[in-house]
This record gives sequence, structure tokens and C-alpha cells, in this order.
Amino acid sequence: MSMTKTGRTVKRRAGENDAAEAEPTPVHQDAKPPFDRIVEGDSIRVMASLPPESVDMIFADPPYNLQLQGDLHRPNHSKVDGVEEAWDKFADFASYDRFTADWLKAARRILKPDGTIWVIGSYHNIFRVGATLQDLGFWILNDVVWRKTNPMPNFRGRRFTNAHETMIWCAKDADARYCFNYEAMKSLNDDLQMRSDWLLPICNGGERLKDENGKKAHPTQKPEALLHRVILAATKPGAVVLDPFFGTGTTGVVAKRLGRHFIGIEREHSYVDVARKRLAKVRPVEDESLLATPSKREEPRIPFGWLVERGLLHPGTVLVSPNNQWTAKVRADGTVISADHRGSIHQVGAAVQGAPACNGWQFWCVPMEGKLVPIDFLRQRLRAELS
Amino acid sequence: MSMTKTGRTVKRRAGENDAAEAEPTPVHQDAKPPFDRIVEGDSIRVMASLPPESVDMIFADPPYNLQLQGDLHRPNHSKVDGVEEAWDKFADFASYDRFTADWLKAARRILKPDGTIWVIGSYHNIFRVGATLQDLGFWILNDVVWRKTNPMPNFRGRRFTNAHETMIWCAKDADARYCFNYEAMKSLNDDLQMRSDWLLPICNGGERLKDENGKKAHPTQKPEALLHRVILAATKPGAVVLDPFFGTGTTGVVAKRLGRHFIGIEREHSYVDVARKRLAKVRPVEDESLLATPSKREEPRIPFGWLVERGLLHPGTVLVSPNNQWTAKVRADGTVISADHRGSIHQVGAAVQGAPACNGWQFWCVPMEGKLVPIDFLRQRLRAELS
DNA sequence: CGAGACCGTGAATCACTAC
DNA sequence: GGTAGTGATTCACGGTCTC
Repeated sequence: MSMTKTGRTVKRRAGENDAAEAEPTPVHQDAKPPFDRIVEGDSIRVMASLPPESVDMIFADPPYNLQLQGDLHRPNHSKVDGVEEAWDKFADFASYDRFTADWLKAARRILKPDGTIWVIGSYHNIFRVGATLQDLGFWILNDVVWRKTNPMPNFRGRRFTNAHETMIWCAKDADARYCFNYEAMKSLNDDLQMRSDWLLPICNGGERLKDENGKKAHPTQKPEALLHRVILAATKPGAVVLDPFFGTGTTGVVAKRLGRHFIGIEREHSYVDVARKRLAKVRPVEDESLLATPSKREEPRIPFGWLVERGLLHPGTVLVSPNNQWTAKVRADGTVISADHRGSIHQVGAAVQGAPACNGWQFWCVPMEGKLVPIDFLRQRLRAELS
Repeated sequence: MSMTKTGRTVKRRAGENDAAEAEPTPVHQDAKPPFDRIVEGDSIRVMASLPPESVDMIFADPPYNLQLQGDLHRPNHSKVDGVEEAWDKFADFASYDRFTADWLKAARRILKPDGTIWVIGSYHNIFRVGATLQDLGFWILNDVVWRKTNPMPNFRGRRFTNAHETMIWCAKDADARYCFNYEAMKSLNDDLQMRSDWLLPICNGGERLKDENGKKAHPTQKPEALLHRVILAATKPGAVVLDPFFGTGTTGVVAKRLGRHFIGIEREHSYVDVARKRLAKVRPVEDESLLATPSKREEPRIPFGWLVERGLLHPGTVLVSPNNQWTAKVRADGTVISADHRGSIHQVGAAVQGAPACNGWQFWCVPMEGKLVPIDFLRQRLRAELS
């Protein structure tokens, strides 16, 4: 069957031939790969000029094809600074797919047989990227979700806050002997297996590169912590890491710091300029273990609504105050309603008492085995399950 | 160009026609949709038998075992030699894509213009599903990550623990007026916007259905909490929710409990059997008012002039901005006039501040009992009278 | 100097009705 | 169908300013 490991291998060869045929003018052919350098130029052409099977890992942050329609304003009327660069404009899905297949074929040709590729994207493009990766014979190892601690909110209240991006991690074929530093990932995660969802802040503050006017140097600069985990997970020291959409060079910075080689390809001269200066300041670390900052275990906050979702309480259940003086009914959305008030357990608790504030977790009770038990008991039970 | 909202609309019509043409033998044509029932049979055929534009939401958990799907939809393939095997492998992805496109087209035909569809999957199939959804003209609203609190560990230590699944939520086109119960989701999350990453345990314990031998009734039973959030987010009470791969009926159970109608389609008799028994035990929440969260957007519109007509404000009354900086006088026709501007409360509010827009209901105040109260308070009073 | 208020901002496919 | 008008809508941080 085509989903077998053998099947993948056959397909891969086909993909490589295609890429080779499409190769335009060679640039570095027969030359040594341009280690630890930025090559200014078109990704596909530059990759086509590199020796086949010469890089250990590829990290790619291609244009997302965002298709933003009009301006978006915050509630305070300020305008959201969206991605308006020409490099993110594609005529339609077909041309985006063609672009994706072209650069992925070129990437596949230069990837070592046991190398891996990471591609990051959002729902605008990631499904097309993933399907193309599979079509070209790449073997998906994981899809990894980057959960942002501080995403931009949804200002109009019409969707869920878009709080994550997706990375697809692939080996070249199903039976490739790719590199995964299991132990490093485990120790980075308090000695628990690293999961496929990573919680990391977006890049801002001092790390965010800005020009002399305070304008961001690149609209989509990735945080170094993200690349740290990627490179640490999937390469050994001394490996060659290539980034075909180098931007301001985050991949190169982290690779260099971690004792890996990098190759950066970037078309925009202004980005190349920023990346060169940035890289010049980076010094590789002597002792790698110093960088293994364990991730903090998150203690999940438990919204009251989760008790309803999870069936620990049902819509219509009556909550009672400790003295039996007040009652409130549970609603499906996790609010409660008393005779005169509707809102959160805290709001309604405060309102019925005429108090300025109230801890609804302690105030509201449910009868259990003949006694009134605060709903905090249920929260504790749920927290134990969720941790 | 084809990526515009208009483009989407055109594409949608095409998709519907395709589906209509592909329709096989009608089963329930011209009949009322089989509300609150399970239909035993093939998803695509059953959906083709339903009236067009008749369901409000579709939740689908399609099979992603490409090997099993392959032989269902593959065109005739009698012999394969070594070379053709590569084609065969490719044909497998292609046949899964064909299967996906077929059921999604059938789903699209029966979905109301303002309905939405949710599809859940893992990295094995979700990229192909997402690309097909886009190709058919569906407009992605969010990709939502279900983070599992208790995923299966990775035993061989060769990858990250696969700790999540992905749901894609789509409207029928870019300019559809889909349903999103923003306030309900916000309430459910302690009054913070609901994000695109959801933390929920997998289905086990008492909720997990097992046969008399303790064997799981279904390999991938979804937790009811997941469906609770999905259905509460994207439907109103009374809506029709269809699940074309019903399994043991989690979608139906939650829909019924939350006062929505369900239609379940399932091919395997054993699953239908389990689902029927399970559904018979479910009792809907009695009080419908516990199910829906009121939203400001849906409240009846009250023109400012009505306050003047009804005597809650009089011509000549002076409105004041919260900081006492600006004033405007009420006119008999429901416009207001400041030193330099005349127009609606919104227009004058914006003009005096030099802002691009202004919500006059919140901006303008009247003194009441020594304090400045926004005129929105008067609107609420009038609304109460009129309801 | 520290605490707290205030402001700016991030890969964003972000209304709806009435005329 | 196009245009104009109404009016609903934000979380986590980092940096700066104020007291």
C-alpha cells in the first residue's frame, strides 16, 4: 500500500528528480555549502545551487498567504499593524500550492537522507503545506503546536482568539533514521516526555528587532526560544541547519549559539542587513547544558464553566449558600442565575449578599451525602484530573 | 481576484452543483429531515438524500485510516508491478482526498448558508481535510487545538508525545453570517476570550462506553465536554446538528442535552445500537433560558430619538462627556448639537473628540443623583419597558 | 527607589442594518 | 446592490511615567 515506508521512498526519488530538472542557473554548484553565511537571493534558486543531501535540518517559515481584507481597528480605534508585505501576496490557492511544492522539492533535494524538516504556519497555509509535504513523500513525525502566552486578542468578538501556530516536523521518508534528542527534550520538561504542544511567549521586548524609528524590522520575527527547542530536539552539535526564509535570522542566531552551522537564504536586502549585524554579536556557548532551562509546569486555572462542560455540574443544578439563604441555578455557559442576578459565581454571590466581592468557589455549595459542600471541592477534583 | 470574499461565493455555488450532480439514489428526498434520529447507512448517500440547506451545524470525525478508505473509493486496480506501485501509493492519498471531497461536498449541500462545519483529525489526515475544505470554498474561521490532559505516552521515545488533535471550524463562505456565541464562550472561560487551544481530558472512566466484556465500544469515542463547547459555541437552541460519522453518538447526546436537534449517520450497526441506547437515557435541560447567553448584539435596536419621544430625555437637555469636557444639547428630532457639530449622538461624540468613531450611548452622560450616568442606562430602561 | 497607573502592540483571513 | 449609519469590541507584556 502507498502508506507503507517503501512507498514513501519511491515517491521521494521522483520529487528529487523534478527539483533537479527545474533547477535554473547554478550558483554554488560543486562548491562547499556556504556554512554560517547568509545568501541573498531567491530560496528555490539558491537551494538548487547547493549540493544534494548536504544539510541536516531545515527550518522554514514561509509566507502564510494571510489574505487580509481591509483594515482592522482595536476598540480604542488604533489600527492593527498587519502583514502587508508583497511577499505574502499570492493570486490564489493554486499559485500558493505551486510555490509550496517548488520550494519543498528544492529543500528535499538538499536534505540528507536522515535529515528532518520543520515548517511553521497558521491555518491560512498550514493545511496546504502539510498536504504537499505528504505528497512529496515526506513522513510526518509530529505536528507541534506553539501555544502563545500572549497572542493578539480577537477585537471584534467573532471568533476564538487565534492563540497558536502549527509546526510540522517531517523525516525524509518513513524509514529514515532521523535525529531526536529524547533525553534533552525530557529534561527540558521536568523529566516528563515533551509533548506536541509548546507554551512560549511571542517575540517582543528587547528581543524584538526595531529600526531607529522604533518600527519592527520584520513583521513576523520568531522567538529564539522556539528555535532553541526545535534545534535542540532534532540536531546534534556540528549539524548544518538551513533556513530558506531567513528573515532577520533567528534560526541562524540560535544555531550559532548552540554550536550548529547555519545557512540562511533571504531575498530582501533589508532583512539580510539586519540579520548580519545580529549574527555578528552572537557567541556560541561553551557549555550547552547551561542553556537547558527547564520549562515551568503550568498550573491550570479552572474556570467554573469547565465543571459544567465536564459534567461535574449540570445546567439547571441549584447552588445554595452555606446558610441556605440564597440559591442560584447553573447555566450551560458557566454563569449562574439567582432570582435577581445573572453572572459569574463570584458576581452573583456578591450581588445576593449586597457585598462588594465574593469568592464564589467558597460561597456556593451543593448537597453531597446530606451535607452542603462548597463547589471548590469539585474544582479540586477537576484540577487533580487536569494536572 | 479569486482570494476575495466574492470569489468564495462563486466557488461555493460550484461546489453545491457538483454535489447535486453526484447525488445517488434519494432516500429522504422532499421529506422532513430525520430530526433526533440515527440513520443507518453510508454518509454520502444519506446526506445526498437530505434537503439542501437544511442543517445548522455539522460536526464530523471522519475516519483517517487511509488504508481502509483506499479500497472503498479506488478506481479499478487489478495488477500492479514495481513501477506502478509508486502510482498506487500516490493513488492512496488521492483516494483519501477523493473520499474527503465527496463527503464534504455532500455536507456542503445540506448546510444552511449561515451554517458552520467542524472537522476533527490528527496529523495523519487533517492537512488533507483542511486543504479540501478550502478548495471547496469553505472559509476557515479557526483551527482549534484539543490539548489532551492524559494522552498516550510515546513508548519508543522517538517523537514528541502526540498530545493533541486539531479541529477545523469553517463557515460556508467568507461573508457568511455564521453563529458564534462569543459571550457564552467568554463566560465559560472566566470572562476571558476563549482561545483556540482547549485543554480537555480524553474520554475514559464512566463516560467511556464498553461492552459486557469490558471492551471499548468504539476506538475513538470523543469526550462529551468537547462537544459541549463546540455546540455551545456555534449553535443556538433549536438548531439542527448533523454528524455524518456518528459512532456511539456523542454529538447527539450533547446536542439533545443542550436543546438542539441532532441527525446522526452511521454505517456500523453495532455503533448505531450503542448510540440508540445511550441517547434514550439523555434528558434535555428543561429550562431553555439556561442554555442561551444573551448578547448585546442581539438586543432590539433602540433609536436615540425614542428616548426623546418617550420623555426619558427632553429637547434642550444637556448631555455631558464622562470627563465633563464636552457638552451637547438634545434636539426634538433625536439629534444633538454641540458648539461646533450637529448630528447623531455617535457623530457628535466622534466629532468633538476628533475620533474616527464613537459609541454615543457610552460616551454621553446625564447627571443622576449627583453622578454622571451614560445614556445607555436610559436605553436599558426603555428596552425593559418595551419587552 | 518602588509601586502602580498608563500606554503601546503582536502572522488577524475580526458587523450588520436600513435605505 | 451599493452606501451610509449605528454601535460592539481586547489580553498579556514591556516600557514609561507619576506619585
